[in-house]
This record gives sequence, C-alpha cells and structure tokens, in this order.
Amino acid sequence: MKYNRLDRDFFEGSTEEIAKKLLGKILVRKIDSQFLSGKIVEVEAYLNENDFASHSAGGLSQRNKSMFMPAGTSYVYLIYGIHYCFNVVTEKEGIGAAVLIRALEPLDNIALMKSFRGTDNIKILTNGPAKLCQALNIKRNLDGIPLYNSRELFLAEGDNQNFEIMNTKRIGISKSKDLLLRYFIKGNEFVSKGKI
DNA sequence: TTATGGATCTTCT
DNA sequence: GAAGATCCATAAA
Repeated sequence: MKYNRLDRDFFEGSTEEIAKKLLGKILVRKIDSQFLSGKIVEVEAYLNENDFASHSAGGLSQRNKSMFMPAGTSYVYLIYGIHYCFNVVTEKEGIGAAVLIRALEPLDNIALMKSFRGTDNIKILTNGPAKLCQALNIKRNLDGIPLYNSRELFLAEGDNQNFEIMNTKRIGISKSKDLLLRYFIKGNEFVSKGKI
C-alpha cells in the first residue's frame, strides 16, 4: 500500500477543525520495514482555553510540554500507570491544544497488530485510545516527534471521505464534561463507545 | 447486559 | 498523597 503523507499545512486551523479533518485519514506506523496502518474513525479535541479536562489547563509541565509544540507534533502520554494514548498537537507553538485519537479501523498488517495486542479478535484491536497505541506499538519514545516529517509515525490521505460525522460529549473525563468535542464516523463499527 | 474493582506509576498538590 | 483523556476480568442481575 502506498501512503500519501499529510504535510505541515494540513495541521493549520482550529483544533475542532483539525479533529474533524482527521476522521477518515490514515495513521501509519513503520516498524523496521513493515507498515502498520488504520483509518481514524473517532477523535476528541482538547482545547487551550476554557477546557479543564485538557492536560494543558494547568499550564506547561514536563508531562504535557509536547502539547505546546507546533501543530503536527505528536503527544504521547501514560495514563493510569499502564496505558499510552496518542494525540495530534494543534495550534501554534506556545498554545497547548491537541486531538486525541480514540479509535482506528485496522488496515495494513493486521497480523502484527494482533500479536502486539495479544488477541485474534479484529473488533477489539484498535477501538480505544490505549488499544490502538498497543496495536501500533506507540510508546513515549514517539512523544514530541513531528508527524509531518517522521518515518516511524505519520498521517496519510484516506480514500473515501464519504461519511457522516457525529458530535458528542467526550469520554472518561470529570471536568468540562459537557463540551461537545468528540467526533466519530457514523455507523463505523470500530468506534469505541456509543456507536450508531 | 451492566457494574465493579484491580492493575500500576507519573505528575502535581 | 491522590488522581488520572483506560482496559480487562469477574461478578451480579
């Protein structure tokens, strides 16, 4: 499969805009000479203002510093001591905002994803933010890298952009929980929760 | 089918 | 010292 990488321009725009534009795009992971990939089907926006669920709400810290890097940087963090989550950083340098990738539809090299996940069930390979990191072997060594200019982790153009976008409240947070900043592809069976 | 608790550790208070 | 952008196994209904 040939991948048409998204370059730096793609990431210019508001965080909500980028969140919606990321749906249907392909997340590509290269390990040695093998490509693993999946279509993005569910995302959440985390803003720099009036969003107390965002890691950036308390200002710059050692953990969240990638969120303040330029749009198109990766932000990978450890949650609950055991799981990694992957975000696409948005907005200009110095502004802390990002889009959490919550679910993928597996495409290339599903066999390798299954072995990283330790399951044969394709439906639970990448239908959650920590699951997709495990399936693509995304860890903190990939935090803070430029997605528009990296070989091991990048984004690519998707083929079919014919889908309807659903917009709901975000999952698993306790602050700013009523903001409608979750977006997912209507009808896609790899969405993590509340599928239509 | 829904509810609950354990795993496990970095970050900030 | 407590909380956290999750997942999974197990128990209850």
